Amino acid sequence: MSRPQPPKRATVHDIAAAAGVSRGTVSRVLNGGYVSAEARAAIEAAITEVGYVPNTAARALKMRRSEAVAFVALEPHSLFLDDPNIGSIMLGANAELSLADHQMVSLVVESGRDMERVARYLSGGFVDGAIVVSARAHDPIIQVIGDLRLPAAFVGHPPDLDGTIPYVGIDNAGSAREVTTRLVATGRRRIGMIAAALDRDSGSDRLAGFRAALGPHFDAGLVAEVPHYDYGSGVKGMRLLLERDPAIDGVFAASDAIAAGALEALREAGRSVPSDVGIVGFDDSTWAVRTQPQLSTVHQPAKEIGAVAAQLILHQLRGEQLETLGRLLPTPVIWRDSA
Amino acid sequence: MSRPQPPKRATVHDIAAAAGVSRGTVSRVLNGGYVSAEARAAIEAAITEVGYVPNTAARALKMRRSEAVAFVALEPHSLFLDDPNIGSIMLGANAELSLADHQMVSLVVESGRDMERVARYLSGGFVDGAIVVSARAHDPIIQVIGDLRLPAAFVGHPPDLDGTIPYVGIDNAGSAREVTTRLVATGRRRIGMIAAALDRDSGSDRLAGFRAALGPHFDAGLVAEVPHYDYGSGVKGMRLLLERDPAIDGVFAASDAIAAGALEALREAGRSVPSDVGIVGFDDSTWAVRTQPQLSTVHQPAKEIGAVAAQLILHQLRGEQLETLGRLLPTPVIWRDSA
DNA sequence: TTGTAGGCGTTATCAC
DNA sequence: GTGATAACGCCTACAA
Repeated sequence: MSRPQPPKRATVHDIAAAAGVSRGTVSRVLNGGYVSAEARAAIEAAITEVGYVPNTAARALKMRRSEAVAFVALEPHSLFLDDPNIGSIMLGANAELSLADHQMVSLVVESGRDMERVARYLSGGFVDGAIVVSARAHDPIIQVIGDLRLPAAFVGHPPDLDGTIPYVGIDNAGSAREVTTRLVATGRRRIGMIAAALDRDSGSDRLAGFRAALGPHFDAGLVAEVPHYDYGSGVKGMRLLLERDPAIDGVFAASDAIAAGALEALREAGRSVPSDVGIVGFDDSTWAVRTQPQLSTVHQPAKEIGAVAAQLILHQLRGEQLETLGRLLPTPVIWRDSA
Repeated sequence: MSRPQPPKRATVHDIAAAAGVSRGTVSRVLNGGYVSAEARAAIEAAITEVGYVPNTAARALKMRRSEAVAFVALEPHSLFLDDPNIGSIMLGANAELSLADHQMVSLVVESGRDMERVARYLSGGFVDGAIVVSARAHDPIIQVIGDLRLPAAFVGHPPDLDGTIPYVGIDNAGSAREVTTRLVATGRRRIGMIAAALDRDSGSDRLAGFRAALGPHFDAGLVAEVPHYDYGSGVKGMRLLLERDPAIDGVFAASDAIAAGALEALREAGRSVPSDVGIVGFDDSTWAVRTQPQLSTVHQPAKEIGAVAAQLILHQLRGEQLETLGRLLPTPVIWRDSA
């Protein structure tokens, strides 16, 4: 009971026979090389005749190049739901790879089983490189990529990232500091933070930036830690903060989704924004312009991040030397109405 | 100036040499077959010694099976932003394929260039089947899949879908009719609809269901057509409806995101929900529980849809006969506060 | 139980 | 210009 084979498709061999030439000649018209007009005509006729489609997997085996690049999304469950960045990064990477005629293939890792299978896939010759998104500290993918010696690019840089793998991201600490400083400048006195995903560099760096901005005024009691960058975490985090200090008058939320959740919690508690409490977010995602009031936030150039990650891969594929291992993209502060 | 090759990796040939046996024997310990204990030990030692990783692409060429299934997302630009279904469908499909040890690879099609490249990829032997999501009427992918004879499954069924390709979805017309009927039952008299994506089966079927529910009371003037299932379209659609008939007191929005936008437009216009206007959405997405008031809507089992699509592919791969070409999943109406 | 040999579909290197 | 021929890394009869 063997599994059924797909319908047999015409091969180079077949069209060679049909056109009365050798396989070599067929290969030459397919790729480009010296071939007589009449041979070319006969071959092209045969190609459309039998409906030939090249087996790119066989070519990949021979060429040792698949012209495909993996986009590995780690634990996307919570991300696809609340983080519009992933989608934009993905589309940005795809657009860039598309320009270079490379196929982007997205792989999702949600379990240990997925991780193993993806590792096999990455090492199996199906792809020439991999973009890795949202790795955590000590993520097994780091080891896998390192062992494989596969051209790679990380979006963000987990603290234990092997010092040889290129990455692209933003200056999370710097921009967190900047937006917090701006919040301070509006005259707030008791400023808290809803910090998320502290096991990711983005999460811990944003907290570090917040702390740096406040300097001696930093109060660890006014930091609510939540697991994810999502709305629900924002609601819970804000409730916690209000409980800890009812007099709180400023909040830095680690993401726009969190800020949106915080807004909801503040509404519940009867506080108005920005008059009672000023709040700033992070990402400049669609959330930011849909809340009431609209969010002051940090713009994250998600599409460009994806594009740069793709370029990082393409550079390696071309064997070019990378000027710098890491690239940080600018993140303008967008000031709206919530603070 | 040829492009650099990846580092040469050990092959079956190499470990055969290292272990002092033939390639056949190595292949047998890799896959399972009769092999003596000592040979096995020597080979396994050699494998860990040189760090052998199998070239699955070569295996795919030989076996005519890659154990990979494509997940093709058409025009995902607007979708990833506002449609949480795509993500859930994707994860549902991945979970199911993962159980069968198949690798899901997502491909994004945003341009004609993408379409061509993806078509080559699908026909090139890299995947054994394809799940296609969010195809429009007359979408070129339909032709491509048909010509390829690749095991496939559509999520939704474009009207011109070849009568041989399996699909999975929901009864858009039926559930639209049901939720509209329920809205009518709350005593609304002037009921409009914000209809979206009429070139997709989901869009046109929801409109058809709405129309059927209203019967003779259907008023084409109270249907606002918008392009996408997104928030911005909801805002615009609702403004249009209010302009056409200020006395409107009920609205069926083609998606939760649209309903959320409509809520915003109603707030602008000073109408309160549900007292002045009752509104129902569709999807039961995260939007539904984040709006104020929470949305009455139709639950869409996105994860299950993905799982079924995956099963449809796996069945074909096993050569099993499908009992039915199309499968429709149940969509309970969830009644909350917006109507 | 193990080795040998042929081929999956493609491209590259030679002679002719 | 073109046709053999040899790989790419793997699996699987078949023979030993």
